[in-house]
Amino acid sequence: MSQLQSLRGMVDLLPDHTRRWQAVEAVARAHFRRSGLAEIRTPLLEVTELFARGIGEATDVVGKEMYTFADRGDRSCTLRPEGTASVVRSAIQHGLLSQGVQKLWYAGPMFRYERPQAGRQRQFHQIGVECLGVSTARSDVEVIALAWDLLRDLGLSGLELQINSLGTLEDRQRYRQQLVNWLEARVDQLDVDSQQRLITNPLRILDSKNPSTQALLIDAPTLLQALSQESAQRFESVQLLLNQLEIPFELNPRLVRGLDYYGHTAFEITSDQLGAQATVCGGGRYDGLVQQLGGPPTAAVGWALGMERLMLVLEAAAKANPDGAAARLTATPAPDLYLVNRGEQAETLALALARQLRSAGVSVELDGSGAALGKQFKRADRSGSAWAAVIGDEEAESGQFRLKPLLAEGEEHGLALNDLDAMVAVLKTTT
RNA sequence: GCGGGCGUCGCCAAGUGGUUAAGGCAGCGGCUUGUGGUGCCGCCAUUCGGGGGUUCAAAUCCCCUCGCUCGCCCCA
Repeated sequence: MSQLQSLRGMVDLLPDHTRRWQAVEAVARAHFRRSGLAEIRTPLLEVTELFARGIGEATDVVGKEMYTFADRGDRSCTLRPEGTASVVRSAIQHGLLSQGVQKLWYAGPMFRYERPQAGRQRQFHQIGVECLGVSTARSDVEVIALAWDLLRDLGLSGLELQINSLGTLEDRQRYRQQLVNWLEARVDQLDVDSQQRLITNPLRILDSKNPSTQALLIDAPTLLQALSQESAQRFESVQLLLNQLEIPFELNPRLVRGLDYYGHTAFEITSDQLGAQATVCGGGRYDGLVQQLGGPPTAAVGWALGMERLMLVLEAAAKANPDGAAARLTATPAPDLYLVNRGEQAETLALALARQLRSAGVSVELDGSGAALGKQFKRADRSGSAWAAVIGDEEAESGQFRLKPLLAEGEEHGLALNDLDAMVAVLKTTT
């Protein structure tokens, strides 16, 4: 390819898409505002050590998926592969944690060097929530409910909430040993990948997609059985609360998340519309992370949702239900008024009028072509605008013009060019 | 990183070795110098992702390369 093009896995968002993104982001922001969350914006570039220490040296994300390079000062820098580590770093650095509970949200691009596939890109976008300084089961559920309600408001269907408890570090270590013992007696029945993981990260064998491995695991000891009394009780509370809030969920004892910092509640929201990369939103509790990054002991929960995947689900929902909320969000808006104009004096007049109307809150498409009026009207029609008006030599001469309805038969409104209030009244009441 | 499929105009798409590479949508111009939606007419790929090779002859066959796509790995 000799033509310049975007890097592999780096995707342009064209106007057709940015409209939908903005609509979705607006819904998300409204939810965050009502839930008392504040936005935080952190740099895209961080020192590599942040992610190595935060996410876990042994994870795939850190081990083989990071965009890491040395800057001119020979510091090792990394394009953030996820948001949580940065948010925590920022909260520690600026002393936010000594100012009480921090309820934060963020949105922006993340970078992971992976082979692109459906719902997976090298630069992708997440909207995330981090709630720092609270440890109750209730806060887990509040955070999960926020994600659930947000997705529901977008008119999405076919979503499933899966939850699990990863317990405490001690719980996991104890269980890890049980699982390894059990699996080692059956190594020959494991697939090659899982045999490898038996050494590197045994818990990850649990969510292997290999059917025979899954069949084998049916009789394996589960993480839930290995939970301490307190951990088990805590998880009971989470489930009880979800039931009380009537948020449907699926208990998935195999749900293990790939980032080291999770403990206790872990959850994912998956869609049946996405193929292999089914997770739209994932998160959980990460009580140890703040301390691990040099901050005070601080409990925390959060989640991140993938915008690209969300948009795929939204588009599917819009297609399946043309009258639903999802379809409304994906619709392209038409201008309130399409202004046809021609003639030197008239074009200036039209420009001025468009400006006045826009200031008054009316959306105006001003035809800038200077083409024949018939031509301009064709474009007016295609714009989907409910109204059109012509400003030409006659109108410039008389100071009068007419608003013409385009979508349905109706009467034209003759108005004075300087009667802005009357124009706004017509345009706003009927659109 | 590994395995499968694919790559013809902005989008969809016919063509699978032989004169000028269909068609549709969109776009632009006209029929119609001041009034749209329908209709009709015209324009819109010297070139088939890129490079090399085979052949008298390639979009069509071969090799390399880039990209997309599906799955694995992993995750949003």
